[in-house]
This record gives sequence, C-alpha cells and structure tokens, in this order.
Amino acid sequence: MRAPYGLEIIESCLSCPHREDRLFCNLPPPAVQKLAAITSAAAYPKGATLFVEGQSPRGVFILCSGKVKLSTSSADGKSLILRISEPGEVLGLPATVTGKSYELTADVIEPTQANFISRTDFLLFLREHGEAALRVAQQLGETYHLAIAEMRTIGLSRSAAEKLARFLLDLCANHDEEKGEVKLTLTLTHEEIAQMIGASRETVTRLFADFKKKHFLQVKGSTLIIKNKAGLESVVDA
Amino acid sequence: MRAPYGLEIIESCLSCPHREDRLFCNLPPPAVQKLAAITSAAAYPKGATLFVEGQSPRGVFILCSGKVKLSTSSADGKSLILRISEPGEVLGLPATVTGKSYELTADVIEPTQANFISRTDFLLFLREHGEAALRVAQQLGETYHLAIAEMRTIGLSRSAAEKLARFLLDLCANHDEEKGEVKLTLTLTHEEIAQMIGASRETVTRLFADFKKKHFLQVKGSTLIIKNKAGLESVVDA
DNA sequence: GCGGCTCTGTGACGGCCATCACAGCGGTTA
DNA sequence: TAACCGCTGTGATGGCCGTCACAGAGCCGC
Repeated sequence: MRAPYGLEIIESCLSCPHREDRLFCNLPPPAVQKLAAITSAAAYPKGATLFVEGQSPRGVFILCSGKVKLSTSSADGKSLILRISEPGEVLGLPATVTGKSYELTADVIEPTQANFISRTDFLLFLREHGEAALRVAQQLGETYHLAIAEMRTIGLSRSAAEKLARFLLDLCANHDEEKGEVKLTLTLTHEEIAQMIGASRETVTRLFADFKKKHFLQVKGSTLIIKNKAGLESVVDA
Repeated sequence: MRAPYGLEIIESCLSCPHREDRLFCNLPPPAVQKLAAITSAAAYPKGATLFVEGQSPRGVFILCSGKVKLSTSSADGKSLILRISEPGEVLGLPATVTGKSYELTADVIEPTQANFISRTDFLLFLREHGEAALRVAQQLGETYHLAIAEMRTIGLSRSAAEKLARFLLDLCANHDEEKGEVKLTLTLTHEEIAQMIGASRETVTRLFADFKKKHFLQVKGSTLIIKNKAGLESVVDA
C-alpha cells in the first residue's frame, strides 16, 4: 500500500482531471480555492473500505481514479450491490448532507485515489457557496435517478433472464455502438453480477451460457461483446 | 372535483401547516416572500395524476394534504410502487433540479391539495437563495435514503414472507408503539402492497392470513395492529 | 511444477410462488 | 332489489431458480 497523504499522491491528485468534475466545475475562483484548501488526497489499495453502512458520516470522497463498489447487506450475509462508482463521482454525499448514517458500504475493487472532504468543512463550504449547494443537489438528483433505474431492473422483472438482460442493456447505454455491436470490458465476476441483479451465481452462469448460445453476446476474457441488442430487448419485453 | 385555483383553496393552502415544512422552514423572510410569490395552489381529486414517468419536468409539487402514490411501470403493464407520499413532502424534486425527465409517476389516491412551483421559477429561486439550495440537497438525500431502504426490502429478501415482514416493520418505524402493539391505518389494497414488495396479490393475501394465524398481527377494516414485532423480525432474520 | 485459491460450468432436486380459475363479500349504482 | 364492480380468500398446477455437490480451469506464489 502506498503511504496515504504522500506528497506524490497529493501532486497527482491536484492535477487529476476529475477533481472538480460534475460537482464543482465552473465554480467561481474563490470557491475553487477554498475547496482546494479543505481537500485532502489519499490512495487506497484493492480491498480497502472507504466507509461502512451504518457509520455516521465523516465526509465525502471524490473519486480520482479506480473503482469502488457500493453495496448494502443484510444480517445473514447476503449482499446487494447497487453500483460500481467510476472516477469523477462523489461518494457519501447523501449521508454527509443529511447527517444520517451512510446507507451503503464503499469497497475499493481497483486501486483508487480519492479526495476527501470532512463533513464539517464541507457543510461550511456549502453554506458559504450557494452555487455549490445547487451542484450538490443536482448530483444527488442524478444519483437518485440511478437508484431508481436499478430498482426497476430488480423490481419489475419476473424472471432472472429479464433482470440480466436489463442489466446488460443498461451497460450498453453507457458505451458506444459500432456496426451493431457494443464492446465493453466487464471486470465483475458472476458472483458480483448475481448480487447486482438479485440472483444466484449459478443462475448467472447458466444465463450467460444461454445468451451465448442464442448469439446475443460473446465473452473473451474480461471483454464482453453484445452482438444482438434486439435479442436482449425481446427477453425484457417478454 | 373542486375548481383548481379557486380562491378558497389558495386561502387554505396559504395557511397550510406543511407549506414550508422540511424544505423551506426557517428561511430568512425575504426568501419566504419570494417563495410565496412563485407558488400556486391547486386541488386534485382522487385519480388525478401530477406527473408521469418520462415527462420532462414542469416543476415541483409541495403536498399540503392528501396522499400521492409514486410508482414506475414497465412496458407490459406491471408496476412497482415506490412509496406513498404524505403531506409535507416535495414531489418531482430530483427531475426538476437535474432537468432529466420525471423518473416516477405521481397518482393522487386521496383528495390532495398541493402547491406548485414551476421549474424556471424554482431554479431561479435556488440560485438566488443558497440556503434553500442546501435544504433541497438535504431533502434529496433523505429521499435517496428512502429509496435505498425500499431497495433493501425488495432486493435482499429471499422469500415473499420476508419482504412483507420488512415492509410491515418499516411501517411500524413511522408509528408509535403502545404496550407492545403498533396500531396503524393501512389504506392500501393487497394488490398495491403486492406492487410495493414485488409479489403477486394472492401471495400477499395468503401471507396476511398466515401472519394472522401466527398472531403477529390483526386486521379490522383498514386498521392494522402489529401485535408481535419480534415475530416479524424472526421472519426477516430467517 | 505444485498446492492452493478463486472463478466458472453443470447436473439433480425440491420448494416457493406466479398464474389461472372461481367463489364469497361489501359497497355503489340504477 | 338486483346488477355490478372491486377486493379478498382459496385450491390446483407447473415452472423457475435457489441450493447443494462436485468437476474443471485459470492464476497466483513459492
């Protein structure tokens, strides 16, 4: 593990292209300066945990690089993955602004650099900079959107096949299409996909085999090629 | 149906105790005045629709009285109810601040009075009053919390019994307990409950019969008495 | 290369629950 | 009062899929 707060990390984070993405781009210069002053950078290895469901909120994390898994779990160990956060996103925002405990657990699944802002600093900053508060509201609205979308795939499907198809089509929506195909890299294991759609690992394996047989998609290592979106859509509509 | 924008309705809404609840209470007087100026009141009969999933956002509705069902539905007519909004809540907030289309449909299920603020007025107001933007962010954070909670009951349960038990315990959380019992009025039909927990109507009927037989609860008309919370919790933990 | 690990693939079995079908039941309308 | 309509209750049936069990496959560190 690299030393947190190491100088080289702070340097690299200050130049991180996502540092002010979405949340704070285009703020007036004084606001940006103030923001930089209360921000501290750190690196997290794979397997690290940024925060845990139920903890009282310490602050927000702005993802510079890496990937973070957001999940919730029940007493009996079952867990539900809500989504995988990518660079540019802000984690822990709802809990930090409301003051309620974190509603999800954030686990690092690829080595990550993130900027941290403590709750007290962050709230003070928002109070002083109304424009930033509006940005935060917008970001929260989008997070809500994503949650609803996830909810739809889990709640409105009658079969596991439908859920998986919905999940894959959602993935397609974020990637470009080339001559009828969508190519994307999927680093998730079947187990994790199962936890995202509320199914068992074996069912996911079987469904992938099924979809391959129907020529809906193709898998090479961690590369996934969707060859027939219409086919998947027909599974959803069924 | 009462005439929308009728004088007596505006009067009653201006004195509505929830008008500034949560979202805008304790704002400085100038902000409150401005807010009153851009607000317009209306009444909606049972069966009316405030907005529909997919519409581009017209603005926000602040519930004064009545109840509104928030749901999403799939192409094949199946629908998933997210929650029932009560007076004091603000509807359409995420879509209005992000500018994306409404992600849910809002149907009036009990005669409702609501204050409406158009999107342009609302955004302008937020830009001028940073404190209000912060309130909006907090409200959004709480809405998100609720969505996650709903998600947990749907996604983390392995059986329908578990989902119903979770749903009932969530209800209890909002009501007071008296000598080990929680009494509440539940105006939802079995069909609607089924749509909230992602099950079929018949299953809900059967589960209620089952829970009654186990003396977990009791039903008299639209009054529901939870007699044994521990029993329900044991269903969830199973 | 060898043991140990995680991940994927596959068969058998059984239970839960969605679905269909229909029967009472209370409230409302004509 | 009868007809109607939406809600609730209940039986029969079948299929999906969760679970268990195990086998191969890839990937590491030693």
